[in-house]
Amino acid sequence: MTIFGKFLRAEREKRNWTQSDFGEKIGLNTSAISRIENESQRFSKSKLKALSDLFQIDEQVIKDLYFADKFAREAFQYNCSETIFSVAEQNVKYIKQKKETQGQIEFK
Amino acid sequence: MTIFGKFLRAEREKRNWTQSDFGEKIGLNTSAISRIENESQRFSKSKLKALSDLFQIDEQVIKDLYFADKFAREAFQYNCSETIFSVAEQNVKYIKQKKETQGQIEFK
DNA sequence: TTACATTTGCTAAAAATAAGTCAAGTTGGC
DNA sequence: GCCAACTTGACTTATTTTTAGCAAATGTAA
Repeated sequence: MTIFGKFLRAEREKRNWTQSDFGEKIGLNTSAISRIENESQRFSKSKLKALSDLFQIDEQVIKDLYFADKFAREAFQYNCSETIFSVAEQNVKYIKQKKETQGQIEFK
Repeated sequence: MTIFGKFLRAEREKRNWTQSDFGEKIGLNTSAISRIENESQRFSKSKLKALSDLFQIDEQVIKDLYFADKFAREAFQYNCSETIFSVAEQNVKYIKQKKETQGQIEFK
């Protein structure tokens, strides 16, 4: 399951941790953990590294799950149309390519 | 061009407005407009409706451009992998479907 | 050079995020 | 029934990020 909260819950349960075990390790109380697992609160971006250390899961994987979830929620909340993610993908390509050609000397 | 700043600039120029003309209409000064057009500042979400009225462009279109841009920038900034948007798309589907089945009476 | 347009450095103000508190529930064993 | 684990509501507070105005700098065209 790629939903971030479900992912967290699954990983926590794999390790047989209660929410308060997990909360202690990551620095949150049980209300927060519960809300995060149930997707009514977001996990904090600044704790992603700590999470990847704690779970021993590659940070890129964690980050991708986190942002895919964030974007999905936002797109849903604001009723974006279905094309939005392919447009976003194009935009990333554009930005990357722009970044690359930047810094090159421009001749007029 | 689907990049939001470029889109704004193009629409403004179509109408032969200076940044300060546009700024006056939408409630921002030229600094803000400049930064928004150059993508070093984001257009404010709360002004999207006003923008759609001003440009006479369907709000859905404006919103989609806005969020596609936002997501792309964020994905780029945090170096998300390329798969992220298809995962996000799946997640939206999941959320929608979950929302639908919610509220239905559950029999055990 | 003058005038208008645009960009940028600095910064206060505003907004978004993050997370705690505390109380009042549920849920699922045993 | 009891207990521990979990959920949820209704806040409040703290922190971080972002916005956008001002003024100064730069660009640009006549």
